[in-house]
Amino acid sequence: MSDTPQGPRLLPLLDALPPERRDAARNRVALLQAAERLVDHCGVEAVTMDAVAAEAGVGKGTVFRRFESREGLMAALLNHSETEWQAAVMSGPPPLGPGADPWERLITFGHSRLETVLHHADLIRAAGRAGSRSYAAYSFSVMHVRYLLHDLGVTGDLPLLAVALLAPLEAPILDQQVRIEGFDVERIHRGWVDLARRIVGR
Amino acid sequence: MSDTPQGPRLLPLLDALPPERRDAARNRVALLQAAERLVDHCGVEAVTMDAVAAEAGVGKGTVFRRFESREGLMAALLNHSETEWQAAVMSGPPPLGPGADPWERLITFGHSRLETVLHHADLIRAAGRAGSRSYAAYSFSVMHVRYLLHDLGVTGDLPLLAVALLAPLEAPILDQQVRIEGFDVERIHRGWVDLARRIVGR
DNA sequence: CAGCAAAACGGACCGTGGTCCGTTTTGATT
DNA sequence: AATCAAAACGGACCACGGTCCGTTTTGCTG
Repeated sequence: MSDTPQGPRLLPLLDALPPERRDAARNRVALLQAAERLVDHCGVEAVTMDAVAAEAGVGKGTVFRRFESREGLMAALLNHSETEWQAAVMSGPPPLGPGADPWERLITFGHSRLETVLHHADLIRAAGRAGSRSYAAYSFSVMHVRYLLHDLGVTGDLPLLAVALLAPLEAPILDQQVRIEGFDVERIHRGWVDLARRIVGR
Repeated sequence: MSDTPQGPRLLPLLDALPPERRDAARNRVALLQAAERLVDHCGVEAVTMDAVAAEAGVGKGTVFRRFESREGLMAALLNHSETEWQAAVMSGPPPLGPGADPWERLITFGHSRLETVLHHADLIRAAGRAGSRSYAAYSFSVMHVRYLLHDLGVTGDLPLLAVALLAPLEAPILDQQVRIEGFDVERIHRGWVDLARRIVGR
């Protein structure tokens, strides 16, 4: 909710680009708050661009200028929770955060990601390409898993192996398995651990 | 292009539900042909419901009655090529079709799937949920891989392992890797073979 | 062939995402 | 304080997906 226009920047590193005008900043937070209010009041479906504009008391054009598109707005919304999660992974308590051994961290990571994705499934879907992919969550996760695999002494094309581990946790696949085929979440998690075991080579 | 209203039915098995009226059938093929013409003439983007209706010389309502939605129409379009591919896998020449040993079939399958998905990337994307998932391609692929894994003597939760093998070949992931991160297709394939090796345990 | 009910047709109509451009706000400069 | 250019604003406007309902076609039945 306090993102800068350029998205989450964990190390601010004094931006070179011109700052935001005050009205622009004011409207950004008004819009995000309005959108959030709409989301957990009427569901993601109800978050219509006109509705958000009205709820925030601004013109429709403003919404698009700030967030590019509906997907962009959804991505911004997603970013809020994603950033918290990211912080938990990078600097929270073990075994998700640093401190535990890499294998335990990996398993915990998988479980946590699974839950998070399922929890935000509809928001992720609404965010489309602007969401998990091309942005925060995705590249961060790849980086993190890649790092854990390295720590575990895995050899091979690490970026690709990381993606292989992450792909079955993507929203569309999970959606299909849980909502349509009715798989138990617990079973999916066990399956993922098995996959990790095979990839890591234990 | 010659799909029945219920989609591809490889064994016709004398449908119990009432047949299609002649005008309906005529319009279905007219619409599919019109859509196909538009696709490879102006690209998927240009396939607007109004445009298809106009091109086929029917009313817009008819398009929706036949295909439910734009995604449904795209899925129907996809189905054409998917069905051919499916046939090649099930009864074409080895090593993709039956005859080769399971490992070789699996590798060939991966390669073929990779190419196919990339080739139809935009159509798949336009088909959304109605496309690969919940339909022909997806469940067929899972089934096939599951079967090959079984043949290879792999033990464990086979449906889940099959999904793990298929997930990295899904369109959004491939799109990201190839179009955005600029990975070489050859590299992705090598990575997939490595993944298969680890899962199968060679 | 006439009559009829069911099914299909077609296009007017609506909501929503997205664009455009004339008007207003902001903040730097004198 | 007065001025001004850059940036932001807002809402009219457009295109496209999707629905609805009065009209037409189909193919049965007598």
